[in-house]
Amino acid sequence: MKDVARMANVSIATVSLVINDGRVRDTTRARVEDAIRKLRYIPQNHGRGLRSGRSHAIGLYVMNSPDVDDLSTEASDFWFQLIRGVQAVCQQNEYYFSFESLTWREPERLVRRALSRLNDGAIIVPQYHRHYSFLSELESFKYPYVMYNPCVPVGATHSVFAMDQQAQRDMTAYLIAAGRSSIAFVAGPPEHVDAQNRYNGYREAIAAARGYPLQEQVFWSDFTMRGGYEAAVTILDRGACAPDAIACANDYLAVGVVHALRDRGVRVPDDVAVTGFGDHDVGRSVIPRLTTVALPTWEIGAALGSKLFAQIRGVSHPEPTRFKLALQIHASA
Amino acid sequence: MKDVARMANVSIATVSLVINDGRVRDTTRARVEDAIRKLRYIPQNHGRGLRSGRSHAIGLYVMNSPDVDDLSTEASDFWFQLIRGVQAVCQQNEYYFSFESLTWREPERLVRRALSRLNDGAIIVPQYHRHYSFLSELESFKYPYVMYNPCVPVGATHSVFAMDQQAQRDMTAYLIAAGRSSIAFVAGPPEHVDAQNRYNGYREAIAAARGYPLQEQVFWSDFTMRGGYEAAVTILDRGACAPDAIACANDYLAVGVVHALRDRGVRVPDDVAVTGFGDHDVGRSVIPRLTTVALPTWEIGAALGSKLFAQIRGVSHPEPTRFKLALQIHASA
DNA sequence: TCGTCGATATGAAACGTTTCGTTCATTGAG
DNA sequence: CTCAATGAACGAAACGTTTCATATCGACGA
Repeated sequence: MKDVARMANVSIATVSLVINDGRVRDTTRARVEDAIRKLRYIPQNHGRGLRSGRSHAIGLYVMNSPDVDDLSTEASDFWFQLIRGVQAVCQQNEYYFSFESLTWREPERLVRRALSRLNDGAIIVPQYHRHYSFLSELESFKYPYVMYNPCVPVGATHSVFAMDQQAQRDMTAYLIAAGRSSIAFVAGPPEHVDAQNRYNGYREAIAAARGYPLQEQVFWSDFTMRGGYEAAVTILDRGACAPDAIACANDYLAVGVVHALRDRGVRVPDDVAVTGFGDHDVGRSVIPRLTTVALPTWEIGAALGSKLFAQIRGVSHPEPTRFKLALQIHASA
Repeated sequence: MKDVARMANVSIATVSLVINDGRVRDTTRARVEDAIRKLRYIPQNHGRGLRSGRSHAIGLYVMNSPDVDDLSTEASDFWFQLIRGVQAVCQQNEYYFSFESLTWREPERLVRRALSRLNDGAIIVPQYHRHYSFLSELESFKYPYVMYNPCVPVGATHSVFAMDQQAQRDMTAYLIAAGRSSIAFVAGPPEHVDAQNRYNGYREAIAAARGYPLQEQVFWSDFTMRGGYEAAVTILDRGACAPDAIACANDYLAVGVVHALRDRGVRVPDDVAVTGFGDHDVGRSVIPRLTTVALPTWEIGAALGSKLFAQIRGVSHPEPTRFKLALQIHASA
């Protein structure tokens, strides 16, 4: 920077003004920009950050399972699209992006990142129902953050919701309307936030179906194909009162279910209808193609990003953003 | 930091020593650590970086298609696992991780990141055959970087290879050995690095099969299910000399092919064998389950990370790391 | 002509660390 | 008792920016 200043015959303060769109005479600006180009000068991140207190970076933090940082490998679709959505917004704002997955045992890592000014704000994706005490810490020093599907009221004013519950209710209602009279539900991990919401949606629909002799049949599983396969085997082996529809809490479970049914000679959807959730690639490759719920993951990421930037800029977005999810009806149900 | 020093009755220099494991008397260290804890002191990233010249962060850069930053949405599996692998190594080394996808038109973005000391090194994943002039720029100021499947000799001493070519050769040879006598190949985008390698593997195997009346039948496509579907339709519509095997450059193509064949009443694998590449979830959900090549994506990411850290630390790893890829034989071939 | 104002440019003081060279105290050998 | 050597702590100078208060200059109205 000193070199640039010397070459352009100005002070370093002026160089700084040129870089940051300050008020500079056109001829001077041209001279400085010339020098910058000639010397291939690029501002040093750390000097800038030290002085201005801003890092021009945000982080996406996944609060993972309580013990291990495992981020179910069968959810690449979701995570990657989410990342891409956030990234797109970062690019627009000339912000830098980073991604980290944390165990619930170490939320202080997030606090450390914040306190060390590694980034100017955080997008937090909680995965399991746990205590959120670290949030109040963040708030205590006014750190900008945004949450996806938060399961606590805290910070709810800066959050983005996908309406999983309503979508699963709609899907179940759709099965009922299609004449299915015994609908089982293969649920995700019990403490998982989204799994909870979808389960609640299923329950609501069953409860609301007055006049039908429906009852809940819930099988807790783990969001994997293998889990779905095993759940379906369990359901079939029960013998009595076999369901004529199986709703699943995500697409992977549903694909596993379809395979199990096929292996047992049960026809889909003639004997049993199957539905998934998420509209991931995996459901598009199964035959019959999976009826599912479209999750606009990229858009969710973008919404999270925009909301965070608004907050960083001091503009408040009081209302939480809600995404209504649409059913994707295909051959499997 | 000043506060910590005051509370512990030492100079800030001593506090710094404590933080960086310098030589400090045990009693002093204890006093300082106490103060740090009491004041909840956390070192400021920018101050540290400014003085030391290190950012304690690395970046993963994907050099994308020439025009748009589209990162084929049907490759989440690959990208996300790669990211996770790199991340794991970063965590071990207490380094921060970030991910960015660049258009080929803007490699200077990567150079900017490097020059601005935003991170201490880069993992570069080239996707298309293009000029690599920016690499020499990086080298000119000794910036540590590592490449995955580089398609130029430059910097080859710091690279990780997946042996795509050999794997596709093996797979094709396997089909020949299984008695298939007319083997078509659905290739990926013509300029795509991995697509090239796999195509070359196919060619080699065909050429090496002396004594068999084999000839190349190549159909260029785009790595998507839809592309695979359309390629298969083209192949079937050609009428004469229908192949009895279709090898595909990735799993998505293969799934598309399987669907097209099924729609036309062609049996897999009885009439036509189908193989994929990558061992992604999508191939596990199709029936019959896809014969494919396992790509140890997580491990590749980890290898890239380790290699980069070695370089950052000044330890040189002269030999490129090579991953041999194993065939996963299943029902589809 | 004088005083004021606006537009530009500048000097210097931060920002929070690390690190180099130095000081001070303690110990052990001669 | 002296001197050298070792270990522990310190003071101060960087690192590369931004920003605030100030200085310069020309133009303009009174």
